Amino acid sequence: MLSFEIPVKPPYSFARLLSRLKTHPNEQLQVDAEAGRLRRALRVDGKPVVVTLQFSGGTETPGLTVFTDGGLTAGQQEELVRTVRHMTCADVDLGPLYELMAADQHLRLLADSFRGLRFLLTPDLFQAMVETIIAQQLNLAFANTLTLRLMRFAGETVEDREGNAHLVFPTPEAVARLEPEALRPLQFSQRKAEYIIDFARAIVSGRIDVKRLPDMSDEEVIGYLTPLRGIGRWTVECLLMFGLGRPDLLPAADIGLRNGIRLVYGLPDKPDEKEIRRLGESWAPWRSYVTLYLWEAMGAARRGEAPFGGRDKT
DNA sequence: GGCCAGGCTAGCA
DNA sequence: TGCTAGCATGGC
Repeated sequence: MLSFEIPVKPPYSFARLLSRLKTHPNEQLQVDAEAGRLRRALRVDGKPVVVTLQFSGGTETPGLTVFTDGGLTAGQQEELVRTVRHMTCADVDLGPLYELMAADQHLRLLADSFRGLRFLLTPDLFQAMVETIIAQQLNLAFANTLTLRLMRFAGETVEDREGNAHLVFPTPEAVARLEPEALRPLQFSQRKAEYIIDFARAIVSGRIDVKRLPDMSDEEVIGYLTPLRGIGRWTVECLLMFGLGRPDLLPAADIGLRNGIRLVYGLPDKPDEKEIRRLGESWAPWRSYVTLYLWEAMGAARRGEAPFGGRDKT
């Protein structure tokens, strides 16, 4: 057993993260809300490892203890620390975000309600991309079902010390070996199956190198990936947000964001892409986080929570 | 039963 | 460059 401490820049709200996970179920995550614990399998240097994150220290002095099984080299341990810090956005200073949100009466309400909420990133960029392709144009519940089916079909499992099995997302190699027809019984559309398998094959063939992405600018990543069939701007924006943790993306075409803005600003109709880009100019360089909070306003409304719990859910 | 989903492509003007 | 039909199926 190996454990180490990670400092987290306050505010970090584990409770808010758990609320979000209620409307964004993730079969890879095992949550113990009472203990403030999160467990999942992830790959370190390609090797599946079960990691437990224990949150502590309260809202204003948050800390994070990471437990994992032994058997990691020093280099792998270092990579694991980096991965967990990145995944939890532990080093992000939200102060400037809240200053910015306080200047807008609608956003101020969200900043107060969701204080300490951060992204929980998907460290496997192949997984982040495939999950996003799956989510194109589908409701989140069904998208989640499809992702789970793909993991069971092509992924693997790893056991923790207590013998519980954890799903690990399939590798590009495993997906590249599939044919689209194999995913049809899982209720993937023909085209969605092709997009996902094509992307996996692009990685395996070396045409796409995801290891290069962290060193690219947002626009460079968009230019690098959107030529691939089935991958549009929205999809890469989501990859940049949920996979790479980039703070200033505005997925202006996103239906959830459009609904969130309508809800929070009390608009009669969903704003179009142009209006959103104009509105979002004042959110730079934190547009990803404002987007997260606007999405979360929708999530809170669906769950019947404040600040929008009592209102029309459309 | 109909409209909506955290879109994208291809075809057309 | 800009518009639109078609995709494909669950959720509500």
